Amino acid sequence: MPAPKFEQIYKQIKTEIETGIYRNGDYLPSEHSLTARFDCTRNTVRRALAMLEAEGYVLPLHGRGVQVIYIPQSDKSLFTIGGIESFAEAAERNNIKYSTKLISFELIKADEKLSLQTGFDIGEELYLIKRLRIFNGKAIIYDTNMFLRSETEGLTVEIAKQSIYQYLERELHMTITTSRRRVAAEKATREDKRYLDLGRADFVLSVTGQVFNSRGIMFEYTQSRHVPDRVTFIESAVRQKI
Amino acid sequence: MPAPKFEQIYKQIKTEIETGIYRNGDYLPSEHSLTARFDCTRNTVRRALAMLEAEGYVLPLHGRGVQVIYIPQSDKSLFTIGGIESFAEAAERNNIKYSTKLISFELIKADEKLSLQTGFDIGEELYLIKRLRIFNGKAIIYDTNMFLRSETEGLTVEIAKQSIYQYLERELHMTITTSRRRVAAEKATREDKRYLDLGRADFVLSVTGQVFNSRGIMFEYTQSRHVPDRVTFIESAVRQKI
DNA sequence: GCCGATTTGTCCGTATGTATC
DNA sequence: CGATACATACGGACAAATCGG
Repeated sequence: MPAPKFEQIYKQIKTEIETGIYRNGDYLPSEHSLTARFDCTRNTVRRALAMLEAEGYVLPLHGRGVQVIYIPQSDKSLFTIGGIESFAEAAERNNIKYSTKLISFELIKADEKLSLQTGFDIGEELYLIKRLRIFNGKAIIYDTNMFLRSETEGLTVEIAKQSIYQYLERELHMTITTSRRRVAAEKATREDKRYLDLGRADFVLSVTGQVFNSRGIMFEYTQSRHVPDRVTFIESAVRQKI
Repeated sequence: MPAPKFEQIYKQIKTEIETGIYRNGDYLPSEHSLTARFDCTRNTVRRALAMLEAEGYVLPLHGRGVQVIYIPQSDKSLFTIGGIESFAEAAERNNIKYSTKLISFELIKADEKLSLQTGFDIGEELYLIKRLRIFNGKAIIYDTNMFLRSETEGLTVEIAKQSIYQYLERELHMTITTSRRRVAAEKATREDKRYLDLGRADFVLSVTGQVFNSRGIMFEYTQSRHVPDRVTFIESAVRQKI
């Protein structure tokens, strides 16, 4: 089963924008000619363009054409978060070497307070895993993950020391489909100060999220506490027409 | 010209989810029956559902149905940022009274450094406007806006004291279409400390963004520095199928 | 395990409207 | 005004996943 056509087109055009074949301010070829180029209908081309629009690569202008608004970012921060990525994937994309230190690995039950915070049902068994992410000898991310036991059976300390997502995807054949993220700046806790290399900062950038699998079950609640100035969080938004 | 059909459907279903007619874990009626209900084709229904998916309200499950994954957030923070909103709109949505204090209003020219930071061309004339947002007597947001003069002619101190977006949309008939945002936690500067009611915190949540109008011109660069713990930034993401 | 009904996923082709040039 | 380009919407075909009998 090959990748869907609209996705191939999306990736192709995205690559052409990123490599500078189409530059900021340029217009893409018209939908009509893209239709000819990719041998498909306008609907399919438009779907690919909609994805590029959602990611802030292009801006369709009624009656004129589809303008490229991609400005390559000279990003100084270590991490760029956007979309769904595991830590390992982000590190790879950012071309960074890292190591992971397992702080703790427990099996707990969700009480009422935790249920309210995370969205897990009361009484559910959860793996509570805390890990430290280390770059160049500096601890810059403190991850707390809670996995629904019933969906992630077989999780071990050994796996937690490596990549949990790799285990879920390759061994359990789980597909991660969607997540919701919240970003907030928070005062550093005692735990943060103990584990993270905060330097003179006494605050962290906290990213929490719920992750769903392809069966529609929320199987993970995650909180990442980042040393500030090392992370940027990027989104692009399209204004609702009123 | 009425609102497009797919948008009406999107809003209707969204409201029904938010008011609890469909609850977390429920399945929406099938696309087929929604087609009947809204008297349109499946394509149109699917477009509305795609919007709800992108916002993290629902999760379509192949062969099963469209599951609601909306968990009402008991949000303690004052502001919830997501999508494109002016400050005034966000305040209204969050049902909050506020006032604005104009700090400065200048006309400047973009130099090389500023050009690199903002994306404006070197030599462009910009309105540089700094404003303070105040709630219940506390200054919690420090806004710095740069508007391209050629696109926002007629901007005055008086307008800056009110809502600039209202002026742009109602008077200049400008349409804001898309924006890209970056979120980062940063150490408070002397300016932050001077103007913001930071309490014991010595850091801010910085949100920067570029805003485009419907002619494809980036006419605004904006930076908002928020008192932490008052803001949450929410996004939902859908994982790329690999 | 198979089969058929249901449901979502992809894609096609077409028609009409609207903005720009 | 006509040509071009994007926007919305219709209707239909087939594929793929799920579920119940």
